[in-house]
Parts: sequence; C-alpha cells; structure tokens
Amino acid sequence: MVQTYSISELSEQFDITARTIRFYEDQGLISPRREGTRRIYEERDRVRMKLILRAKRLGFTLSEIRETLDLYDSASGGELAQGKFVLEVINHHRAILMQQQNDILDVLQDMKNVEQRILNRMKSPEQKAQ
Amino acid sequence: MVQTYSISELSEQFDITARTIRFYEDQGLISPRREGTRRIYEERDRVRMKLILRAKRLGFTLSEIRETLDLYDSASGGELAQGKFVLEVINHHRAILMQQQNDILDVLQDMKNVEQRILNRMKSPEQKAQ
DNA sequence: CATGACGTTTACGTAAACGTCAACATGCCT
DNA sequence: AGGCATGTTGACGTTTACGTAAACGTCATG
Repeated sequence: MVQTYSISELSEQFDITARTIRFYEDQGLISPRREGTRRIYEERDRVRMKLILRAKRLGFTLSEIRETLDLYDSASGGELAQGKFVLEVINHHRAILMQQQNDILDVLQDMKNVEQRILNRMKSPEQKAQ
Repeated sequence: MVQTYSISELSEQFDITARTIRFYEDQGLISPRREGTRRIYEERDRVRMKLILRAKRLGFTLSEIRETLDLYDSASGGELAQGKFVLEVINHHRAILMQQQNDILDVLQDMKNVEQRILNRMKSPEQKAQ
C-alpha cells in the first residue's frame, strides 16, 4: 500500500497553500491522480513538487520549470530524438547556476566585510575609518 | 576628472533598459546626480547597480535590495546604533544564500544524472533501462 | 440531520517589475 | 532654422504568481 496525500497534507509538508498547488497544476507543473474530484498525490508527485520548489528558490519562473521538467521527462522517457537538444538546455542551465554560485560567493564576501566593519566599530566606537 | 555615464551608457553596460534604471531610481535603489534634468552616473552608482543586479539574480526583490543597501550604508556610515540589528539581518541573508548553494548543488547533480542517461542512450540506443 | 472539516471550480483582485506610448525639452550638427 | 539623437516625466498596459471570496459538493460525527 503506497503512501498518498491530500492537497492539504501536501501543502502542509511543503509549507505552501493549497491554492498554490492548484495553481501549479493549472500551469501544468503537476498532475495528480483524481479520486472523484479529489486530488490524490503520490510519492512521484512529492518528488516533483520538491524539484519545483527548489527551482523556484533559484529564481526560475514557473513556465521555465514546466518546460524543463517536461524536457527531462521526455529524455527519461526514451525520446532520444531530442537528446542533443536536452544536453544543450542542460548546459545552458548549468551556466546560469554557476553564475549564481559566483554571485553567492561575492555577496557572502561583501557581507563578511560589512560584518567586520561593524564588529570593529562595536569594539572601539571612537575609531573613525580613515 | 572622474568617469561619468549617461543613462543610456549605463543601460548598455549592464544590458538593461533605461526604463529599468529610472524605475530603480523611483524605488529608491539609486540616486544619481543631476545636471539640469539629466541623470549623471558616477562610479559609485555603477558599483551600486552591480550590487543590485547581482542581488536580483539571486532572487531578492527590489524592496529587499533597497532595504539591505540602505542598511549597509547606514552601517558603513557609522550609525552603529543598529549594529546588532544589521548583524542579524546579515545572518539571515547568509542562511538564505547557503540554502541556495545547497539547492544549486542538488540541481547540478540532477542534471548530471539526466545527462548521463542521455549519453548512455545515445551510445547504445537499443538498451532500455531495466 | 445539521454542522464542521475538507474539498472543488470560477472569477476577480493584487503586488512586483518592468514595457510602451505620448508629449515635451535640450543639445549638437549642418 | 531645421532635424536628429538623447533625455525627461507621466500614465497606462502587461506578465507572473499567487490571494481572496463566492458558491457549491462530500463525508464523518455528534
């Protein structure tokens, strides 16, 4: 017997509203099984949701996410026709992510600098930076 | 003689529209000097713009960016009153950024897997995954 | 059986981040 | 003086990602 979830259970797990989940479905990001009119989410839906939210945190738009998930699905579904294209998309995304890694490192460094200036000033309040 | 830039020069440098730059000004993100009505951007504006765009790429909203820049300004301006608060904000942001680093690593790994599956299939097209 | 708790669809509202005119000023070139 | 590039300020339009409310179905429970 496989674990399934209602929409409210899922929304609780991921700390999003049910409205959001239904919206994602409207946008073609997930398509849970139905039992009558009720939505039933299985493990694969949960995994997909996890991917969606992760991509969102990284700033991808919902339609970008949908396209990418569809693409990966087709690739893992055996549609090797588009193999080369998928590889290109992957490399494109990889480039974006690596740019973000750099951005993060830069910002972390900036924050470190600001932090140090504050800490210094808190130790010796009189000191004015040259 | 210090380097300055017109709005179109700046927009070209950062590959954004002049409209975007004016909008950021409306939102209090940058405040260039004026010469008559014309906007004149100096090096410090350029640096600020760089910070803005970097933060944007990381998914921060414009108002978050404005608040943060203001905060950092006040901190570097000597308003040590808020020192502790600034440190808290910095730690908060640091947590977000580190979460993003994890997300990126996860996605990169996922992409690697998809890529491998495609490459394998391209080498031996007949093979079906068990 | 009525009263929640939970679910559904449909539809309008909204905040963020610009795009897209319009209508006008200003400087420079010929 | 005329023309063109470049600039300015509104003001309205658009897309994305949901929020919010209305109006209704379904099921368990007192």
